[in-house]
Amino acid sequence: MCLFGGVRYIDSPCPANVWRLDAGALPMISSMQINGIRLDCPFLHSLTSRILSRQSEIVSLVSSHIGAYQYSHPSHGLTPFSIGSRDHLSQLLFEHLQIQGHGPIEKTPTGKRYVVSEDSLAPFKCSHPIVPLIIEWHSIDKLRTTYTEPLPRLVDSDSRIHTHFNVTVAATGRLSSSSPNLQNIPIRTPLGREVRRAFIASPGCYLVSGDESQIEMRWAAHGSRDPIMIEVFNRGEDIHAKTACGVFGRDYNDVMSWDQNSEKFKRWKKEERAPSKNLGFGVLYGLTAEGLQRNILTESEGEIYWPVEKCQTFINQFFTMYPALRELMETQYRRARRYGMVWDAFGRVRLVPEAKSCHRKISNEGERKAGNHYEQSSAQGTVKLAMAQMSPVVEDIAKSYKCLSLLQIHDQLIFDVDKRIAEEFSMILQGELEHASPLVVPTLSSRDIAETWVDL
DNA sequence: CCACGTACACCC
DNA sequence: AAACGGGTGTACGTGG
Repeated sequence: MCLFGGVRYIDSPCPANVWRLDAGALPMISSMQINGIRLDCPFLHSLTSRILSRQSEIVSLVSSHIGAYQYSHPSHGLTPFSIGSRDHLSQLLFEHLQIQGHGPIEKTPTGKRYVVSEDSLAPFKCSHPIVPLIIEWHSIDKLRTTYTEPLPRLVDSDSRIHTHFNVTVAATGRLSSSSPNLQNIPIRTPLGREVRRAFIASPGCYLVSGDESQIEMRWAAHGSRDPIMIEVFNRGEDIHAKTACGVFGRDYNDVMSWDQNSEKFKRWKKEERAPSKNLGFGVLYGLTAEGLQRNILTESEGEIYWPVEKCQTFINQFFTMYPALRELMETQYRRARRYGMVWDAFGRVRLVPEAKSCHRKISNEGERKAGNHYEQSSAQGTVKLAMAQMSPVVEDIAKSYKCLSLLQIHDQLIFDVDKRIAEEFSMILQGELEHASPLVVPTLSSRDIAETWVDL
């Protein structure tokens, strides 16, 4: 079976095939770097101002609570308290104020001080009024110093911002983006998401995006030929909902018949589907029972405690449900131990020499890297094929309309397209994403059209 | 002043 | 006993 540019599926290391695959995507990668994406700088400046005034407000609130407290430096004596310093926070909260909460007080791996990350402080939110303020200060400080302040400084004379896509950095063949990194623009929190409002289409254009849906899971289904996974995707069912039903003993069709707006359904989604979704990702990443426990603990802000045994059972049930997936992963572990390498569906090799180590900790690390390579690397292959297919389409449309390739964010492609042709373009894009590399299951993708990135 | 490691936070 | 895959950027602290 031959795909675009002579690329084929091959279950053995094949650098020549990978070379063809990567070469096909390069023209579009190059265009993306040259084109750049238009940035609304005044908007980012206003975000910066909002953040700065809230930060100074928080600093005065905190000072009013801690009075004359000063940080006691190990060698420099008393120094003014700085809210940005983790050392200062550790001493203030856990030594000076000695706050207590319903969670453990952890030390950093080096044992130098207590952990003051947002995750670790969450169980102490109610212990002292300054704790939530400190968490808020740090979260908005991140947005300001990483996004709202630096980005406007990097635009060209057309107000466009150009990233570098590195093609030889990620071991799985993914692209990485730097100077600036446009693959980690915030989306999770409402304020963070606002940063996306600054990425806008050219005049007379829309941003058009195409998104591979569940592409790593579909590759897992393809590579393992797991009958249940294949059935789920063939029927167009929700894989995470299906997992939840299998693990918690419910009937899929029964759950799906519930009113989606009912409290019952929302509770099921939160308590059973969400953990199952985490489980699905986690399993692909070589999840351990302890890792899952930690994940659930932090995600519930210390409210839900699952014993390790329960987590292990939860993981085992996942593999009981999808037995062929376990076999695929064990094949990868075996290859990693035996050959010190694994490969994806296109023959892209990932070296994991540490998997051969006789130290369990080291070899487990190697196996975890190996375990995810097939899915992540093959998924990236799919997107690169779609980029290769789209290149001439973009070139052709660009003869009559404005049409620019902008960004690749792992399973998503973003373009800047004349409004008159955006709808048609998005249909073509969706088609290419869905048919660039056919699997034993359908490869669905979504498409979207909007004025700004936040609305995509 | 610079270089580096650590801790943390953001993304898929 | 046990840190779940792949990335980049920032601030802080230390040491040259």
